[in-house]
Amino acid sequence: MKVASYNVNSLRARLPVVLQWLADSQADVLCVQETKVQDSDFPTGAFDQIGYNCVFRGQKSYNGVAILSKHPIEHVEYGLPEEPKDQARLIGARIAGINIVNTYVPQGEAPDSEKFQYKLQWFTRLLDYFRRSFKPADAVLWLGDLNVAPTPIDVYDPKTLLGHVCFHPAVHEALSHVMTWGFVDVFRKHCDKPGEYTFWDYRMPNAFARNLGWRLDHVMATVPLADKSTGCTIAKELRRAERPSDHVPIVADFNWKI
DNA sequence: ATGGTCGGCAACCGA
Repeated sequence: MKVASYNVNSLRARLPVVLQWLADSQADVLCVQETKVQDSDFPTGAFDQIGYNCVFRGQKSYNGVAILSKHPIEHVEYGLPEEPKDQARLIGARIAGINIVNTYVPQGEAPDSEKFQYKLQWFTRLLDYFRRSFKPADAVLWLGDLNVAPTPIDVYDPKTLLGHVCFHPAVHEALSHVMTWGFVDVFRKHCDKPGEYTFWDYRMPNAFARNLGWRLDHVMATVPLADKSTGCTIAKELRRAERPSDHVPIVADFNWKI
């Protein structure tokens, strides 16, 4: 079972890249974020043609999440349960007996902004959602653009970047609380190398060539599922595609019968 | 070296 997460930065702009990558990788499930497309305009036909089911929740211009799957998608849920609703940041479903939660965590703008408080609260609300919905002994996969680089080896310059909204003590604390509920960082189970990133800022000159990046996209699994993971890789080659996203996919393999 | 990112969407906003 191959499961991946990819912040596409507009699904319609990235459609050729996504379709080609699915054909090449034969991923069973792809969770996408920042689809930037309203539900009425979602390109379902393109995925139908290559044998992928899709569920999605989007809005105009910003945010938007979707799950693409070769296998039937069951028990679909949209958004965190309570107010304030932002349904276009979370989509959950069950596929082949695995509970998949795909999130686009708020970026947080600046540490002194309202949006940063909202980001911190979002993690708290997500933890409540996990507590209410599942047990740590269940097969749960939490994937997405979490907008957190968890440790100093996950950013290109930890000294300078400390305090950034994606590399901030309060955010590390917030992520840690959710992880403590029962998640394993599947990438770090398989690789302890520094400098393995999933995001390089468009605005930074030659960021990819200089590897000035961040590891913001994650596959987190509960212990019973993490025990069955056989590998986790970052599809860096997609950053060299024509019209690449600023993010690349992270891909995890599980020894899991479908 | 006097420029230097994308995408959505129609003027700027968000990342």
